[in-house]
Amino acid sequence: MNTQTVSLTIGAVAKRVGVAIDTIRYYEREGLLPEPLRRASGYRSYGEDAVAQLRFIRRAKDLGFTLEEIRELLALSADRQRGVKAVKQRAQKRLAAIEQRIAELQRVRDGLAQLVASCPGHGKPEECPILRALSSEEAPE
Amino acid sequence: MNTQTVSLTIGAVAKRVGVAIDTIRYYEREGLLPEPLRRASGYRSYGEDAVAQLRFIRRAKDLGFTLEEIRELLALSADRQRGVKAVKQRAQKRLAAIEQRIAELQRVRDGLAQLVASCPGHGKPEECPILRALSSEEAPE
DNA sequence: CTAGAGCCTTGATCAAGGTCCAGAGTCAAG
DNA sequence: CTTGACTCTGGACCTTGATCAAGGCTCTAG
Repeated sequence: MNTQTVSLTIGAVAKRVGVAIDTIRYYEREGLLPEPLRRASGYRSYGEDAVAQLRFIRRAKDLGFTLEEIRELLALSADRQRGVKAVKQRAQKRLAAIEQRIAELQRVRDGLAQLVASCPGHGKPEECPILRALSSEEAPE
Repeated sequence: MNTQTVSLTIGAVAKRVGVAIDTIRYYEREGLLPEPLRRASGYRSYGEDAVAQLRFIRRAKDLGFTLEEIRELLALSADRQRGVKAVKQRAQKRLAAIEQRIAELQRVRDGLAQLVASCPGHGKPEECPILRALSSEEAPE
């Protein structure tokens, strides 16, 4: 419903979604956006569906999907048979990856926090626990 | 104490620290490692201090410092006046950045987890909450 | 001495995700 | 009609952190 009732220039689309014009053309080249209709002048002409798809891409990117994964998601979302199942699986995979990344960062944070806490903030460089930990012989815990 | 008592080839250093030879030369070019002595043949000749500095770099990188930040840390660690104080400050900054990144990722995870939970895993694509959320008009919560 | 492993330099290439530029055509307001 | 903003294409360039290749020395064990 309501497809192509309006015709937006690339600049208008960019402004609506909050993305650079060059980025839209880049996504088109990369196959993330379909080739739009063209006016007689050669200007790209977009409808609301293109705006929605571009939003989809940005949202997914914000969720940490790579452009490659987004390409897949887009293909899946068009597959009426196995689409939903596969989409859910991708999302679960992504979720697991994010959780792993959080866990990693928490380890890093804990290590760094400990160093910061144990450093008095003055004195000789040789006695700074941060510098010592960084160059010590053994891997830090 | 104990400076330059041994002479290691670049390959030996690489093996000890667990880093590629090319990476060592790269760090040298980037000013993260000092230019080493050379044998008559032109071969780079490293002492234990270079090994320690290379370890420093790898540790710092594992803590999420960029090479640029590491360059700074190295400069600071050589500054006997304000070194320790500044090093601690950098570490605190890094810590704050990591914590912010963790918080961001947690928001993302929560959003994604909610979507995954609400998707039945089958049915029409138009009814899949994941796909709907990705292309909806408004920014998702 | 010779083979094979190691090292040298310079410069290209990679991945990801854009960003920018020149030069030319187009659109809309006044 | 003019002016300024917009868009077109093709291709170059950017960042980060490496990695690899080519062609040519050097080192060490046998």
